Amino acid sequence: MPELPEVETIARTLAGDLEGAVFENIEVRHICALEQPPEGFAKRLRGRRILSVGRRGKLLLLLLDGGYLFACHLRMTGRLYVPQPDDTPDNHTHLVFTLRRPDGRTFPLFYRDVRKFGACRVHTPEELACWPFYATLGPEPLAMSAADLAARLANKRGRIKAVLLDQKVVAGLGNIYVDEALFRAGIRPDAIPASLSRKRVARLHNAIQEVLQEAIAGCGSSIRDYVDGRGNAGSFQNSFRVYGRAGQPCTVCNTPLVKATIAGRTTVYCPHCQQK
DNA sequence: GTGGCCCTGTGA
DNA sequence: TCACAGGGCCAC
Repeated sequence: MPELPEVETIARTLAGDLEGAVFENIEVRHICALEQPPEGFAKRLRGRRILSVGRRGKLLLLLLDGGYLFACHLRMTGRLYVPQPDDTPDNHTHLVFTLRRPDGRTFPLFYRDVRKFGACRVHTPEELACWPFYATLGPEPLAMSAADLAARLANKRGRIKAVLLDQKVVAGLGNIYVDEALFRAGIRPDAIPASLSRKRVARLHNAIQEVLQEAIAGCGSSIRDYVDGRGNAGSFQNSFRVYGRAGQPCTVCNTPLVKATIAGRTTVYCPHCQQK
């Protein structure tokens, strides 16, 4: 579900509530939500203060005192949020945390995941570095230069869409924003990276940064499940130019947008505006 | 590389 | 009833 803009929005909206708060209680209602034994998970969290809330790629990260890191990958339907008073845990609420603010008041934090693909873990930095997914994450797209991107694409086989979805190449892009960035860059999703001119890679780099920044400004995209750290939906789904618009006219040239499958994912593009 | 799989819900 | 869904991993 959440790609970089959604995770960034979750981190920003959680920060105000979570930073400075202490994990007082951890209720594990379903162990599917954990990548490690529940006892160790709870033991490591209990009594620990949250220093900051951030992310790396699509991974949500809470920096804790004692050098521990709470890492949460929401995958497709995961949510980590501070519930409204009338929101009670249901069958999909797998973790219920109780946090204590510096002023002594307590509040709940829910981890909910309908499809159970997501998971949380608490690690030391050394342990985190041993986690292959984390250790091999590519650069942050918003902190990457056009030359960085060009260098990363230079010797890649396969189609550009599949390459951009690879978190080892760039961290944080998913199905929505790859399609949107390729449209803005005028590049067909089945183009071969090595065949792209320097100029077109620069245009792609610009398109990636532009679409991610706009999506963050819009607080992410809510198709069905995504909500931020306070349970609110995003708005960038209203600005999609290709994602979910197969068969509809291109916003630029009116040509009907085409649907294809690339890297096992539904892909939408304009056969006129986007070229190999 | 591609396809299947993990899992549940939704909409055609 | 079936196809499909913001992801990532593993076996062909």
